[in-house]
Amino acid sequence: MSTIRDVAKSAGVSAATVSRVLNNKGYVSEEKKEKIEKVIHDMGYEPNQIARGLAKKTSKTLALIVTDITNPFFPELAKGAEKAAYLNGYSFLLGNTKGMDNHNDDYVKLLKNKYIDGVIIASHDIDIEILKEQENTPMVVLEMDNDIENACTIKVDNYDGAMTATRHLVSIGCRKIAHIYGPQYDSTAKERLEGYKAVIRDTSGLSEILVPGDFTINGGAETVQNLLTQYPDIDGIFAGNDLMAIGVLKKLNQLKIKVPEDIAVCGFDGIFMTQVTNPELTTIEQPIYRMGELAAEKLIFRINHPFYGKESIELKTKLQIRESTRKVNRSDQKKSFSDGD
Amino acid sequence: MSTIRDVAKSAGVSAATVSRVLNNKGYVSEEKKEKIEKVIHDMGYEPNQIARGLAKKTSKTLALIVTDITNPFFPELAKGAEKAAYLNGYSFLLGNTKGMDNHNDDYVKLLKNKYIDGVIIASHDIDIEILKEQENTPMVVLEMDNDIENACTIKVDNYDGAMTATRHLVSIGCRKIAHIYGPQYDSTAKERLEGYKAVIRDTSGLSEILVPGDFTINGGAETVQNLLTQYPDIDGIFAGNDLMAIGVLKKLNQLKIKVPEDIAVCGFDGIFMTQVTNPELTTIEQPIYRMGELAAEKLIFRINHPFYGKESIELKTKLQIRESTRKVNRSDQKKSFSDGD
DNA sequence: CATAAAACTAAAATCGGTTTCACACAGATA
DNA sequence: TATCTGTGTGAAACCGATTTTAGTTTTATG
Repeated sequence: MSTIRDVAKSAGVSAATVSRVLNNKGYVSEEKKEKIEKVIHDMGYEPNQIARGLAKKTSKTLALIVTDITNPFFPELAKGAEKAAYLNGYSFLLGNTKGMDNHNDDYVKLLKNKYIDGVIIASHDIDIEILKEQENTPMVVLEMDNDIENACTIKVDNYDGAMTATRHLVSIGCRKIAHIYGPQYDSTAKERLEGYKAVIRDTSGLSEILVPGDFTINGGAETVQNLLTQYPDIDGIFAGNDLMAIGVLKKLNQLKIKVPEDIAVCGFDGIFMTQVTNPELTTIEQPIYRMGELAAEKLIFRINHPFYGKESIELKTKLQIRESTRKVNRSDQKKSFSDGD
Repeated sequence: MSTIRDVAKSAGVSAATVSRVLNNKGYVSEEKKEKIEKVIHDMGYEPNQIARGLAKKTSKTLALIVTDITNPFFPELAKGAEKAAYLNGYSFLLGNTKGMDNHNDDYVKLLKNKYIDGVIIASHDIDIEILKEQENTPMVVLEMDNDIENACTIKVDNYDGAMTATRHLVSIGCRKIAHIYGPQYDSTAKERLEGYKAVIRDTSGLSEILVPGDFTINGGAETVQNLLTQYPDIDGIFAGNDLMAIGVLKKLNQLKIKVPEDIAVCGFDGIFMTQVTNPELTTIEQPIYRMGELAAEKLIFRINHPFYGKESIELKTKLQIRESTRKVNRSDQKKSFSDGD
């Protein structure tokens, strides 16, 4: 591998001049510039990024910290972010926090020791206080409420999405709609719960039916039994995320309860798996890929504009109607409700 | 951030001595060692990995190159690799080749420019010739035949797995078993095809029914129509991978053909989604997570033992029997076959 | 006891870039 | 003509570690 000094020697100039050409910065005569570029091309020289990093305190690398890349939400996010990173000349570091016990903050240390230029956080496992200390590390936080200064937050309008989901269930004739809400330390779960509550409150004849869930497939499946025992006449389930909705679907299937005929099911997230279930799952789609892409783009912007300040971006969700909420005659309800929406 | 010279000054020694302590290498008196360690601890000093990298030509980073992290096979692989990397003090770079046009080799350039210590290749999009040129980059190649010197190859016994799958279909009474084979530039697809052929050949009363597929869900779905037109009496489908099997399942479902009653379906890979379909999908499970983990471990071993030479690891698959191949009375077959598996 | 070997240490060189600084020279301005 | 400004350049310092070199002090050996 040739170095900048090799190039300099071969072009009959100093390393400083080559560096100026490389970075397109400072005065260089057109004549020397051309000569140097030719030599660079001929030698196939490429600057060593580590040396450059040491000098500039930069690594042209950004990191994405997720809970668990095997959670189907994250690969799409990661892909969007990786692609945007790559297109802007950045490498893409991935970290999973799940199952790392208390070592998660090691990821944060990396930021300093390896001059990682910025980080996208999509995990609740990273201590928010430690995050706050990283004042001058550009940061983008996904799907989380936070009060971190100098960070960009990207999320969807979960409240609105949840209202849309609930209204949709109402619109296909459901009148006993349960919501399986996610862990309440997660602000998205909270917002979705609030959205559900709002619609129930504002629609006559409905009342809240709530069970807690843990955002996993098994968790979703487990709530079903409870739910049916307490409320045998429910006709719709709005799960706080797709994974739970998938669990619900599986369980209902095992119990020979027909979806959507007996109970309609709606999820939230728009993960790819919702197209694979039988019946296919209606869901509130988040622009996951776009969120990843946007996160990387915003992060890079912040890297180039330090101390840009706080920013919050809220994207729209989209109701994706599929088989699991197909409109069917709901004979029981017909008697007691006359509401035609 | 404090530097090694800060530590040195504070401990009343030279930077060289601190470095010796840091790397546990060379002579250092017990007395000074303790003093230095105390200072390091008190100052919260951590060595700058970029500076270290420049000096040692190392980055304590390894890369995983996959086709597409949103392909459900890869997240589990990535997680296994990331975890093993992390536990050994390595950071984990991810690259997707799909949709990168001809820029894939840029990933390879990174290896040099950023002193990436080693790379795990799980993509056919990287030019094998370029890979071969990277003679002194430790490499682990997954799921691919290759003749790269000084690389470790990890794969499962696809031939055996395919035989197991085919035999399993035979054992539940299938007698017209089709195989949807994957793209033949992919050696795993080839081996699976061979395994299928071997069983067909060795079992009396069976004959080959083959259709090409592209390893995607849609691709799998599309072959079904063809298959049924040409061979309306098939009673079993062995798809070359799970994604195609899922597509097949969807299509059969749309056509109101019952699985497993009318046609049994078996996949290959063991991706998580196979547990979510309805019916759940029988598959040949690969130890995906373990493969990722092993890949990282082997890679790190190679980083520490340069020029270790070629190595091939073949792991076993496991038949995971699920609903899609439940044994049922196959009335048609009963007449024409008396074979009890 | 002389001397070789081992233990220990610091100064300086190095890794491969960037950046500062000093300086030279041209043309513009007064 | 003297001075200022803008252009162009290279030597040297720097980023923060490791490693080599050379030298000193101990310890072991014959």
